[in-house]
Amino acid sequence: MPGFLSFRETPGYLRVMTYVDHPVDVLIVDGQGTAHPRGFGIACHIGVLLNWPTIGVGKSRLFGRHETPAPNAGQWVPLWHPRTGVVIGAVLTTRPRTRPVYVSPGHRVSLDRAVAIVLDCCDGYRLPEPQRQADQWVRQVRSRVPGAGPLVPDEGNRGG
DNA sequence: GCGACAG
DNA sequence: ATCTTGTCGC
Repeated sequence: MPGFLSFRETPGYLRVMTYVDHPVDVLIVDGQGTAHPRGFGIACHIGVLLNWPTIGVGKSRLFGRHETPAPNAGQWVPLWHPRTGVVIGAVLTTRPRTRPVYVSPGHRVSLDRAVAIVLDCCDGYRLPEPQRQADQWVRQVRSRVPGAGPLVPDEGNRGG
């Protein structure tokens, strides 16, 4: 259900975090933060539950209106709430001539700092390195596990 | 009623 | 999210 992604994927994130045994400054979450119909996407959800700084980086748009950002790395335009006009995130070009990513505060991080951090984490690719490697790793593992797919509570993990 | 819809 | 052929630009 659009807008309720966090209820499906947050359990997985929390479980993975129990295995992390090194310092974490801030978490980059694959999805929206405040750029959400109710102002509370999965990045906010996880940040509050862990009481830890989080940034939401969506690979596509869920909510909000915006102009097209210049196709140069580092350029961004505000993502506005369609009715109130409040800025809820940033549409950021992280790699030249590549579609932008949707950055928004998750928890305890301002939008400006979120954009700066995401840019600092980008190393020539569209996604910030932590997210890029996680995406790549998961994709590869899934391709080697029969029947693996996204986590769906109702149907169990099915080996995924 | 129609279009939109994170992963 | 996943899959697949073809194409574009660096």
